[in-house]
Amino acid sequence: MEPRAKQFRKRNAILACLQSTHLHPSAEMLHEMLQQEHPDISLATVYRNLALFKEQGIIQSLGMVDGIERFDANTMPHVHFICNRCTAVIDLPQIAVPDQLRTTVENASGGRVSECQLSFTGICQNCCHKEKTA
Amino acid sequence: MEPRAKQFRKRNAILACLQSTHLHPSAEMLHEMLQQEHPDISLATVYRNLALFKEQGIIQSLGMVDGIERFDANTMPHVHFICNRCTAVIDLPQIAVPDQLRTTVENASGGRVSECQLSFTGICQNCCHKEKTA
DNA sequence: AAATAAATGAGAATTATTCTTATTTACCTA
DNA sequence: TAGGTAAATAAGAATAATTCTCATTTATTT
Repeated sequence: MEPRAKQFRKRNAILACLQSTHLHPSAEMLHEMLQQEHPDISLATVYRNLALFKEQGIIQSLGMVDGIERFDANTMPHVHFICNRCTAVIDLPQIAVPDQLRTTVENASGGRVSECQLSFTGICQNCCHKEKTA
Repeated sequence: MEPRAKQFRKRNAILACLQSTHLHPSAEMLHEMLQQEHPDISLATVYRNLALFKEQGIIQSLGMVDGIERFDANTMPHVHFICNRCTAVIDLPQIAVPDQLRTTVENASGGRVSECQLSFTGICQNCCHKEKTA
């Protein structure tokens, strides 16, 4: 079926793991999640392959949250909410970035746009609740 | 005139320096820029006061660009273009983020929004030119 | 089965940022 | 104006996320 299924066993596991979650994990979070199926996986391998995926454009980096890089297997442009309290990163599929903006920006800047990021930071629903009850 | 002018001499110099540039500098870039007027200023002082300003809400962080945090004295919501080649950060005053979006996001997420960042990454005008001539 | 090439593990190296502590500086009061 | 107090700073050590190095393992090809 899959002629080279074994060659990229861990590489594929890393990608699959990132694709299976909505947590927008960091390298270390991914490493922990992978421990179950691959107890011997190295943190360096996670970093190395994330860099590769990023280069290939099959994942995207969301930038740093509290000093740690976070990743997303969804490369379609979409909007994020980032909690300053618990560092959760949450998708906001309801909000869309207008397509035309890309062209507008290229015209305004004179450069070439490859990516667009719209994110809101604040306190998430969970942390708001905790605040009230405390 | 200014009763406590001397108390925050370097602190004020750091803020003034950040306010005087459109380069969205990092802590180290600011430190270099300040060398002329304050040859004895410490890098730690730059970091310390930037953190203070951020807490006070009188400056904003633009997040990491190529692994280094960049700052902006303009706290009004506005859009940035970030060059992946030369790490320049350029304002795009022509583009505006709709005000209503904040409320939309609070409703959609159930949380409290404090900031919003819209940025485009790619290759800036300068680097595009260099590419052609090379 | 041997050769070759790619992928990985382990830990060292790097580096932006933060922390610590002793010192300096400015302000206040008697 | 001198001495006391509190804040700000300088210098360098400490921290920690990420990258790098290299020896080893693993898979594929001939």
